[in-house]
Amino acid sequence: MTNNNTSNDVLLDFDLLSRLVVGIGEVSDMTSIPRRKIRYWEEKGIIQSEKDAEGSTRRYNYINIKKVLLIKELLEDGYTLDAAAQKVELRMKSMNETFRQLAKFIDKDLPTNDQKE
DNA sequence: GTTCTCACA
DNA sequence: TGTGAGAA
Repeated sequence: MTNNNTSNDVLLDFDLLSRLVVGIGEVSDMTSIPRRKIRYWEEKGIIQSEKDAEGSTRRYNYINIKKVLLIKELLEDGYTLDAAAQKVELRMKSMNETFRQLAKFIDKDLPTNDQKE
């Protein structure tokens, strides 16, 4: 039971998750949440999606997939939809702030700066 | 398969 | 807070 997750999972996540953009069917199947309900949450502004190239169908990135999962778990814990949405928003906010400060930190300390566009 | 809207509980 | 149904 020892946790030997180190950098492997992170490396996997970066590449995989950035390409993980799926349709509502996949999200619905993965999360066992009805498509109708996912659209309903989006209508309430709790999650957001981009349209595909044709502009007809919804596409969800991993951030919003995580949001869906989080909302689902919070609802199962008895939260109202609004309360769950607030909790998710707070989590996203604090995570963004934390990572932004971490990025600032390593930016300052990284000596190699030979990258060009 | 997806979209939307209107109605209904 | 969702669902059903019909139409595109």
